[in-house]
Amino acid sequence: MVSPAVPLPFDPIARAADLWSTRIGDATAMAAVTNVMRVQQILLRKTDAALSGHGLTFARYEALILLSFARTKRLAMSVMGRRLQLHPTSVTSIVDRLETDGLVRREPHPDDRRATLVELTADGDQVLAAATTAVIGVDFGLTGLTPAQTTTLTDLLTKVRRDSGDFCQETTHETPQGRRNVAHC
Amino acid sequence: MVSPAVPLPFDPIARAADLWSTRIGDATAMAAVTNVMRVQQILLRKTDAALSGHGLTFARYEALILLSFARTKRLAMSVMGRRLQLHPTSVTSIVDRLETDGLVRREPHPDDRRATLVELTADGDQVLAAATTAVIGVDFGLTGLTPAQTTTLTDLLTKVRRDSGDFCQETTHETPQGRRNVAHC
DNA sequence: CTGATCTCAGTACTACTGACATTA
DNA sequence: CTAATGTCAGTATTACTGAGATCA
Repeated sequence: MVSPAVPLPFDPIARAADLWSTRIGDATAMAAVTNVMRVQQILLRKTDAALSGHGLTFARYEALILLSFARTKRLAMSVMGRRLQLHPTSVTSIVDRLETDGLVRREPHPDDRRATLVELTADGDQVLAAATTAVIGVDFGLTGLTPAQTTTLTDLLTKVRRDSGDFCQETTHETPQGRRNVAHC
Repeated sequence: MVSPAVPLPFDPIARAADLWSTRIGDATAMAAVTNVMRVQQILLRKTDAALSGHGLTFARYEALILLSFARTKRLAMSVMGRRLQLHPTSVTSIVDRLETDGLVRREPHPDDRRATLVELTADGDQVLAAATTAVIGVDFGLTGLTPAQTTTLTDLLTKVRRDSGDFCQETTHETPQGRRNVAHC
């Protein structure tokens, strides 16, 4: 068993932050980072539990979602890697597994013979729908926050990602041809 | 290389949330969970980069910190597992590695012959100090937030953990003997 | 030729299952 | 006897390095 029968009677992160601030210094960043690590572990555990019945992990589920959002239900491996922030070899591994399970299909890219397209299959579409129901059923594992607080959480984490270079700023400009989004990298 | 030469010109999570809300439904929880996953990946990458020069991972660093905070610089394996929310076999693995590197030492528990105490060595103490400098130097990888926003982030994530049963509520009661913290599980 | 795309082999790390010996 | 503590063997994932084939 992973979790003890009885949870700790105190917050271990808050206690560590207390000791940190008296012995080392400012514990603000340390406490936030440790919280992110721990909450990610909790959320991954819950989502994987909801998805395991469908033969999926959160990583593979994300890949399926990404494909289902594509207009033609297909994307190049390289695009998937960039969107999901995955290492090229991780994309290969995840697509391998999805293909073995018949949820996606590899096809040669018509224009670029270096590239490989990954296409969602009908089976993949069905499994994805069932998996989505399962994961929504447990609120993606996220409990304890109001919708407003959840949005605040998203905003704060988005700031961290933007400042970490995860993506560029996007600004809307007015041009004679209409609105245009310009990225500042 | 992991990260592309040029970051995406848009926020992939925000775009996925947009598509999700038009095709599936409320994307509030989905967006927050995906953000936690991605930020954790970013923070782990940055902290591990800062720690790798010292032969540590974030998990091993956390274990050393925990030991250094103990009054006698030693804790039972089981206590470490509960505090760090680690699987028993993960504790064994992490302590194995730390012991191989001479940063901790295993010792029999004086009172409970089933248990094993793990003690921080002088070497471990030195490595920990250097590693802490390194990890503080990069702000634990957390950038883009003001101290107040960082605190808000901690508060929100702490709510999630509390509601997920990660730890119990702690309430301070006044008793004839003074204040007493009581846990409600 | 340079650089992008994808795969393969191999390593490191962590989570988890199941089994097992020891001991409270 | 029941339950807790640690360890071991083995499996599954994902991240990453380095090399190499293919092709824009």
